[in-house]
Amino acid sequence: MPELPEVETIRVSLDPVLVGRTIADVELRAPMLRRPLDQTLRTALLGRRIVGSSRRGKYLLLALSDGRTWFFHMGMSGRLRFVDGEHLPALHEHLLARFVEGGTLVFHDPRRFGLSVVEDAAVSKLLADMGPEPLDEQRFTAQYLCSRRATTRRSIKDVLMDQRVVAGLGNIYVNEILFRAGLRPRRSIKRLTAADLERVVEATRTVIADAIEHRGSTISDFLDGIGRRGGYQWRHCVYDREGQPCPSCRTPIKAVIVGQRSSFYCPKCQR
DNA sequence: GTAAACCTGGCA
DNA sequence: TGCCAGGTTTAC
Repeated sequence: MPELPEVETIRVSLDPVLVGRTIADVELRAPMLRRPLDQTLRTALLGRRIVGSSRRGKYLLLALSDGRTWFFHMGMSGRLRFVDGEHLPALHEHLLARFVEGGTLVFHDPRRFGLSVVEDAAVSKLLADMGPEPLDEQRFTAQYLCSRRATTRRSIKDVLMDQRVVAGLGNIYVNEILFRAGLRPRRSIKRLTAADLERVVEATRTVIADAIEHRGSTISDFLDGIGRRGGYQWRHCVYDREGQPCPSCRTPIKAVIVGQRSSFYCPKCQR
């Protein structure tokens, strides 16, 4: 669910309802996700006002009135939602922040691979080491990808999934990007031409911008910050479509494993 | 590099 | 019953 377009969709939907609200109460219902949900977190949040929102890669960042930052990562199954009025906690709702002005921010995460933490050194380091945003036309370029390929013999899919190379891409979108670029996921980045890399960059921008515009992909359970489904799943060309016809040439889509993850491609359109 | 780990739910 | 899942980290 939560790759860059889904996290951005959550952010855009939450920003207008969260900014300006002050945290009155924090209810923690699990001892930890990827980081402890403890008294330190509660203390950091109580009495703070949310003054802004931003995103870096797959991380959602809420700016607090004391200058610190509240980080969220959705992992595989995390959902962040604002609920108006009274809210009684349900199964897998691990963190609830209630506001002075009313309403509750609810972090729901069945698989508990997510993260919610204030001003964490390890997270700051991850963000500092993160590659450019895919929509940053100055930094994410074919020349940049070319400069990264000298050091590695990895597949183009592995490289695009690496958050240190480019921020926010995951399994769904890398599959879709490589379809648009006409490249098989197992191709070694070393053997790609400058023209190939140009197509990868172009495809990345197109797919990510389009996915944000359609408010992300709802495969099974993604919802935005106010409970709406995304629409980009209807535009997937290859992801999870093994055996179905390629939208371009009707050849059946193939599935292979690359870097431990399911990968899908059209054997005719992608070389 | 690759495998296994974290955890739950859904589906064949 | 067993396998798979949008992610990341840790250990061979």
